[in-house]
Amino acid sequence: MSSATLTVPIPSLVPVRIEPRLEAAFMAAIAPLKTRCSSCHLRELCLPCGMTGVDIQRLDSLMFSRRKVLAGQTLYREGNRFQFIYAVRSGTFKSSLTLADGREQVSGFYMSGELMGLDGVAQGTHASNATALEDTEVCAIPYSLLTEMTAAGSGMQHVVSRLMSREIVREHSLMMLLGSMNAEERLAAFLLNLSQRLMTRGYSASEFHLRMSRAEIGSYLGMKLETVSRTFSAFQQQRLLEVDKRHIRITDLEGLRRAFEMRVR
Amino acid sequence: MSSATLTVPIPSLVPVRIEPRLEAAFMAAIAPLKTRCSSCHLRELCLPCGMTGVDIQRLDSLMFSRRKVLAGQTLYREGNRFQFIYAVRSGTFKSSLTLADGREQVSGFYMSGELMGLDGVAQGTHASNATALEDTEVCAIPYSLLTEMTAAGSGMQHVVSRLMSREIVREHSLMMLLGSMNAEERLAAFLLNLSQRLMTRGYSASEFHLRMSRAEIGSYLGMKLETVSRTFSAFQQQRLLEVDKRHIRITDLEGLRRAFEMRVR
DNA sequence: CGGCTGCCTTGACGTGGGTCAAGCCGGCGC
DNA sequence: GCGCCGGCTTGACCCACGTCAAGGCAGCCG
Repeated sequence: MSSATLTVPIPSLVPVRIEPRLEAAFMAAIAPLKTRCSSCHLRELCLPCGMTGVDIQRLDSLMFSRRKVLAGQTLYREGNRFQFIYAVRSGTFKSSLTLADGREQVSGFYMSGELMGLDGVAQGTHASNATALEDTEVCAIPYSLLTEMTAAGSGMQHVVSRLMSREIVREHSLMMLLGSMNAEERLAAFLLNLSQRLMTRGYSASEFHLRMSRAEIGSYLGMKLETVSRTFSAFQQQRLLEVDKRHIRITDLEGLRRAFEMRVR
Repeated sequence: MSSATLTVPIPSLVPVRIEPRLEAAFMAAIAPLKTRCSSCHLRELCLPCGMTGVDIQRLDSLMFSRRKVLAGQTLYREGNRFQFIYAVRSGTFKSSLTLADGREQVSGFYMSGELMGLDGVAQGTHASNATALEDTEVCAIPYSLLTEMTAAGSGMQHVVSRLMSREIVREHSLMMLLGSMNAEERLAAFLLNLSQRLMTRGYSASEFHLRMSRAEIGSYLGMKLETVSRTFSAFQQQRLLEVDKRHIRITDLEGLRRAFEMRVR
């Protein structure tokens, strides 16, 4: 099988393990795709954010390899051996847990510059699934190298810790949302958060394309897809948004903020 | 304010702040209360869990100081400077976030051997409040010392990372609970989790005393206190529990598991 | 002792959002 | 072209849970 024609679905078919011989060919093939953090356009958002010159150089020397993941394919699954954390270079992922009956619970969305997979440190295996919502590219960062750098006495430790801690804080606020908000507040919070993250990435804060389905939004926000749809319609009637399927235009940002703060006052 | 009459229960009366001069006296007084991890009865549950001999010795050399926190008092609050993480020695804490309107959202309960405060690493300030639900005692672990040990090339890094990762996983599962379960499933999950944790601490898994109010349970589980109360009553009628205020006896563990798995099937 | 306060339980009632079902639209394969 | 399928919207119905209110019980204080 022509793992040379990487482009087509092959590399994405094998998010985690392929035969050693093929892997060697594969690694060779993507060698030119290795990436230097210091010249990456995401350096201000991603892992190197806030790092000093020395440490960045050290990061650079690691030359993380890139990997493409096509829409609908998974980067890792629950139970897979934890080796890498992944920085999103382009595209969008969802992370999810599988309930005992097979349904999925979406636990987060990740976009460029964001790091996925830190939940794997605890057990040595991934505790969630990461699925591409569109064609994507990631940097695979071997966790072992990070810990080595740490041991070597760099400022790395603090960076990784801060990232994990940030993830904890993020989940705190999501719990808050799930615990104490109604449908409109939840969706408003979701849209405002999305808008904010798009803006820091240089995209429009007021007009964007949702990469996820109503069902995925619903799962994430703890509501049914019909309710998500109805709430979009309600916002449109309140002239807060214009909605055309997955295309969103925020026409009244302040109003949306008020909708979010209804309960939070 | 008669902080001079610290009197007998000195350490416990002054959980957080006292005058500097008194503090000096206080520190002297509790010096003998400093703690060696290697001889602590919680060593299998707490920070040193899974650590090797060398690292434990290093931990020992740090001699974390203990602090008592009385029921209702706080160990830290949102915005406080982050210096320590805390290991619970005895008693129970809740952690909570304050919503914009002043209401509180409970985000977790912590018992002996569990670590609190890791959410402070991200910002350098605590992102939540920690409040004692009964008279408690904690070990205060200076985070800076941990990072120093890390830099010195011990296995410490991995331990702390694993702890943080575990916290992320814990919150994942709570989100799942909040996102997709009904009242009975939530309370069943809560009780089973509590029972499990009590058991690993050598207490009865089937009979225990709740340290938190109905309102706190409700806040944590995303339901109103009346619903918590009604659900307790329902469980009692289904002969799964005997409930007398905060005293709980699980009379049908399997039944409770089934209640939990209703939705999860 | 009586009254107050905090916590809990229980009932009556209303409603937000889940459930079920029908129908629309765009993309895709035949 | 047609039929099919997946994603989305909308309506009708209903139920789980929130809301409001009353009352009990234990602990505390004057």
